[in-house]
Amino acid sequence: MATPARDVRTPVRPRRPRGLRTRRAILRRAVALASLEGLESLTIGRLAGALRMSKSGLFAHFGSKEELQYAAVEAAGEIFADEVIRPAAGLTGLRRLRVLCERWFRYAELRALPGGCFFTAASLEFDDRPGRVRERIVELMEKWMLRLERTVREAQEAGEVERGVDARQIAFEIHALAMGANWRSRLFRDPAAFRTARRAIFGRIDQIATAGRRRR
Amino acid sequence: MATPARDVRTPVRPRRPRGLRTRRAILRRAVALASLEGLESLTIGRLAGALRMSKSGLFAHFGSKEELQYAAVEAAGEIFADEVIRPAAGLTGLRRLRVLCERWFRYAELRALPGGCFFTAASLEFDDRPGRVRERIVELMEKWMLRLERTVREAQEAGEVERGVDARQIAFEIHALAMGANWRSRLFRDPAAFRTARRAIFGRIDQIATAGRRRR
DNA sequence: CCTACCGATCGGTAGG
DNA sequence: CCTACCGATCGGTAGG
Repeated sequence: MATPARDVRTPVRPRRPRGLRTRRAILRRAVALASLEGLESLTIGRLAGALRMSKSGLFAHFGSKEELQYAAVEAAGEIFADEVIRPAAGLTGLRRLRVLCERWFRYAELRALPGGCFFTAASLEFDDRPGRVRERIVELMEKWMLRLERTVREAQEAGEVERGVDARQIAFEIHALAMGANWRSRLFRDPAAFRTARRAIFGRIDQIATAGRRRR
Repeated sequence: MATPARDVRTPVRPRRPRGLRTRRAILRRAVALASLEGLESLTIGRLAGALRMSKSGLFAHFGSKEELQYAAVEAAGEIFADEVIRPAAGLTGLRRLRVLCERWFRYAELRALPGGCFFTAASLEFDDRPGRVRERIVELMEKWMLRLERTVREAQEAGEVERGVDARQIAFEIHALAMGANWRSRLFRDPAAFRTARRAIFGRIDQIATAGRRRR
């Protein structure tokens, strides 16, 4: 099959295709809105209005509301990876665990999204709604929990964490305390929420560390 | 002003007025549905359908959707009081703290509502929606957090908890770990969630207790 | 990417 | 407590 010859006026390195740029702009706004109002309250009409597009123009990018929600979860996962996972990529052991936690706090403290942690809200909103959106949220949260657990276990194998510690248990505790910070911060508009949660989490990490406490 | 004479056939102890009984039946169903799908997704039409009533018949009890939501929060608060607060009413100190926690777990483990803890879901759903419903959720959650805090402080004054412990900090940690159990249980359908959270919470209480650990 | 439209459902009202 | 209805908005489609 012959491919059609390129028009000479087409730039050699083509700009990102228009459709993709629009799609990304839509999703950025969708994730921000969903962090505030929830994934289900994010209606196509209001999202289109906020972007000054027609409903059908926006709709054409996704084909269904469920696909829009799914794509928003995926986009939120990318933000989470950029803000939390990747900054800890080169590290290991307890240092890595502490950086993951600290980056999570930065991510949740209004720096990334206006409504706080997207997944805290979305996973409680969708925990009883069957479908692809829920399944994708479950996958991403499972990955995050396993990442925490694995990091604790690696620190343990490196001798930084006491032998008897249950890595899965610690992963649960860290995540629960982090979500609790998001909850208290958003519900009570309490700026002390993240300070309290940092104390709890870093205190817990110090407890399980070998060679006494307060080592950093 | 003369009150009209009672009809002789009216029973001496009058049955609960019909309207009130219907209202309670509506709210029981509303709280159950809201625990599953959220307070906002609870529409008047579907709630009426589930109760085999007309929309307007149901609507007449509340006057607006916001009033229905407010009344549902109030009804959920009553369930919470019955299931969690009152069983610990006669107790003090660490015993009281442990019973409050254990009753919370029983309340959240599907015993009271099909969707788990109503307030965990509702407080994250409404944390960014202004209005009376949010304000009432805030009040009830504040009351609960202060109750936990006060209980820790009383245990401290009774010498059951170490002097240096920050009661407010412990209240936060307990509540965060409990919410985490609800989150993990609902999202992953993980029956181990509550066992893990119990370990975390009762372990933490043992840590702050005077006279060594494992005292019960 | 748009205008113009669909049937269904939303919260809420009139009138009984 | 009901039937019958309102305008607005929902997700989605036709056709360009």
